[in-house]
Amino acid sequence: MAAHAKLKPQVNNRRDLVLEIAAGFFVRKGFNGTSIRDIATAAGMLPGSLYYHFPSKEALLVAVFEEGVARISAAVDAALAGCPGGAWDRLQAACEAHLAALLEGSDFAHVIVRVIPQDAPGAAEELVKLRNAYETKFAALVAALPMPTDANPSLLRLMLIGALNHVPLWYREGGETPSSLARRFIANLRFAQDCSATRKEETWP
Amino acid sequence: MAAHAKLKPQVNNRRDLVLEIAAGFFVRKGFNGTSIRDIATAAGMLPGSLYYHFPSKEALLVAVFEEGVARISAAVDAALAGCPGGAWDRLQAACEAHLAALLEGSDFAHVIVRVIPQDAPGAAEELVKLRNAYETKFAALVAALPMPTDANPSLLRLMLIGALNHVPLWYREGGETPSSLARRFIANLRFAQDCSATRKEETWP
DNA sequence: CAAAAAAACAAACGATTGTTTGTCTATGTG
DNA sequence: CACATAGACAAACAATCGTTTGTTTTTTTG
Repeated sequence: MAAHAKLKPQVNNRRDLVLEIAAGFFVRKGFNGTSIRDIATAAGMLPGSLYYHFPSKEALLVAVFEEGVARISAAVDAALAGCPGGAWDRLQAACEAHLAALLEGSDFAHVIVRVIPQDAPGAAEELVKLRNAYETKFAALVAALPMPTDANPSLLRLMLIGALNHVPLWYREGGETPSSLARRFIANLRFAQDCSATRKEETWP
Repeated sequence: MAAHAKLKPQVNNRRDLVLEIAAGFFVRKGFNGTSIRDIATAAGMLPGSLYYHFPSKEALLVAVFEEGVARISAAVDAALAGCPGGAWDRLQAACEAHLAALLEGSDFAHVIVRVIPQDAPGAAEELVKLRNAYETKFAALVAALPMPTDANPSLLRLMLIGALNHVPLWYREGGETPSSLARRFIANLRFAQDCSATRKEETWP
């Protein structure tokens, strides 16, 4: 690293603090239930000061979304890196990381599930793009599964993601861990595909 | 019925129109993304006039929720009435009715999935109560399933409801019908439980 | 240390929010 | 007809919204 390589790293700006606080509010009160003043006050600054860091409230949401997608993507990638197993094992590892990020990670990942594009029409297009970029990972993982020929891979993916993203609405700490929940979800689907494949092709080992 | 039995029936008030328009806005813009003026204008009246029918915006949401729960409950009950089949068949029929109500029915049923209690703190308790009253039906249907002893019925229910309620976020008309989707969802879970039970108890017929 | 850039303050802008109040007009009843 | 009630209008209320502007403070840099 050159001597003048301090292009961006620097010590943390207040910008990062604002992002984190905004994520918390967006998760707990929703995008339209959160005001610029809520965020500014919690960050110990005045409403107008936020506009030095972000040109608009929707741009702030996009920035939070980007960070959320980056974090949950990194968590899933890390889990997959140490998982040389079969296709089902890899999908399970991804689901465990996904759920852990949603329930135990920072609020960033949670935002991309709590806030939907319709909540911020001006940013909707970009939010969808970010979300899709992440979910592509799951499409690849599902595509690698051995499945009966009449099954619909993308439907299995949507079903799984729906079940996973619904968890934050009922999850209570102290019960089953996120990983345990993810494993159960996969188990509920895995045997189904195996059995179905068997019935179709009559090749049970 | 006595001669003066006109306690409530009457011809439809404008109240019903307001409820329907509110449901539409709540579904498309969210609760906090919808203003009293949005609803009033669409109903052809002035903002203040809504307060003759409903004491507050949150009370209006509760009324919409009640109608939504009533309608989707009726749809599921009707489907179950003509379904004397096994436990899995009955659960499938309920899911078909649930999904059809969400995707093809009025906006009322959709609201109870789109708006979450956190969006209206003052009404949260009541919204949760209404939602739970409905989901109890599914708990009963799942409890009737033949499942391996180590399986978690309520987890299966939550997984299924999560998958179903996620559909409105990606559903596009012209593809598979709501009923078809529900059947596929159930198929994905059904064989899983069957196979798992078999492995556990070694009693495959 | 001096100049420049970054970051926050202070104060307000117009617009919109949910809601209230008082008045008016239908409609049906005795 | 007289009258009561239902239902909507008209107008405003204080509060809060996202945002802008000009200035001041803090930090970095040459």
